[in-house]
Amino acid sequence: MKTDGQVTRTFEHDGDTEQRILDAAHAVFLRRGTAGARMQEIAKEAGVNQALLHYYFRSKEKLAEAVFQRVARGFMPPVIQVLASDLPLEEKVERVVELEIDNLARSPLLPAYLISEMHHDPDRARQFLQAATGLVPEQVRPRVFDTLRRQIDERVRAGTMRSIAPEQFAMSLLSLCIFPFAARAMMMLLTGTDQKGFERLMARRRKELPSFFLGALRP
Amino acid sequence: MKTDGQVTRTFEHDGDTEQRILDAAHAVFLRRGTAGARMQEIAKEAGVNQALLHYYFRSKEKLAEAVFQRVARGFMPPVIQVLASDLPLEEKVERVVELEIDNLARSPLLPAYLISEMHHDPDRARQFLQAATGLVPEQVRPRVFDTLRRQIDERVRAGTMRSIAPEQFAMSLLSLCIFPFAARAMMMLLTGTDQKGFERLMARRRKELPSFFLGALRP
DNA sequence: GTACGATTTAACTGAATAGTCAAACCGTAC
DNA sequence: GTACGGTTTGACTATTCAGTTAAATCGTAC
Repeated sequence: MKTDGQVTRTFEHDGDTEQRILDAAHAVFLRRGTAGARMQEIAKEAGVNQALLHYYFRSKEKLAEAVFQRVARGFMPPVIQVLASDLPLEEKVERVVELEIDNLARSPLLPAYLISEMHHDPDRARQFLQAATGLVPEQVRPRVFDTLRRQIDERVRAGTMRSIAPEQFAMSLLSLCIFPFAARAMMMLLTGTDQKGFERLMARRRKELPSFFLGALRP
Repeated sequence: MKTDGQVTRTFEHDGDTEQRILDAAHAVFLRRGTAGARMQEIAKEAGVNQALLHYYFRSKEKLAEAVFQRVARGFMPPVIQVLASDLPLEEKVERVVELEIDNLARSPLLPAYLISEMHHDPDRARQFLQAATGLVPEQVRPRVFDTLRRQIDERVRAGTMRSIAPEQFAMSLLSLCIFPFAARAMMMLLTGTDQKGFERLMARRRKELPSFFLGALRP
């Protein structure tokens, strides 16, 4: 049987196999989706026998879950943390935009994968938030929205911001950052850009979005 | 062999079978994705033998394409038309928001399906635009962006709008409308709403988005 | 009512695919 | 070097699934 990390490291043949499998699975699941991915293809990409996949992760389902959790953990926590933090609103917006766009520029397939997964298996949404924050959704919600609401109310009372529900605030901010990557293929075709052109478009967006978004909230 | 619409209508047993199959396929492909859908399930949902699917649509791939085209045709044309029209900018924004949100409120699974499809088969993006508009992307692009650019420039010169690239304009507008539906599962969990609550959230959004978006463009 | 062609079905086929198993391998401990 | 336990493999199995086929059905025209 497989041993834990500590012991495994003792004999380590040529790099951690389990990790190589997970990396390969990550790549394949992201490009094909869970249903479209083949264990064969993952094995080939990892350079191992197909039976090894089952040795390390009992089933395709389990492997898919491991990949999903890993992806979720790498994606959400920073954003949630920033949103729930006590940073001034303006800085929050700026940080979220930069975090998201930098993150997604590095792995542009992520949003479509996540959207697709959570769409086909509604349970994944809960898994996602939980893996991402270590908290159940019921705990995440007040942390994010209560702070936001308080900050927005302050500004509104001071007359420096127009009123907006914190849910709409968060939804719009995330939409503006994530959607262009989720609908990447469409956007590239519509704007007539290639890989490089799309990256330029997103770099520009990273600069302009904060003032666009905050501009919308001026009274 | 199957006959064309004209002749088929002559004997029509209990409602057009081909249509029933297409409806069932539509439903199943949308909830499972193309790779996850099973011909068996579609047949069952249509209340017919599995062989009939192959009788009317040679293969799963052909059936998937038929569904995709049908979905695309019902989704994009109005939006593209509005964007490319000569309506004043403010009205364009309002119309796009209303069109999109009304449309998506009726079929909330659509965005995730389209994103997923175009993600896994890059060819679909081209098919999509083409089916949606009857034009190749090269023809759609100038129609949309040239008009937008002209309108934006006018406002900028008049000092009533801050400058923005038409690509970013369109991208942001679509993001704000579509993303909440694409990431619906996530949004519902994060905001702690059920089906009904989500609908209310979107109804509110429909009202607020135009002024939010236009507000962002004030100088 | 008989014949005909379009439609529909039950039963089948073959390929793809997730998952299993027993044997080979390999590094370490003795 | 021999034994041992974790690791890896090739060959296999069972199942799921798209697609086929031949026969049954059904409405229409004669």
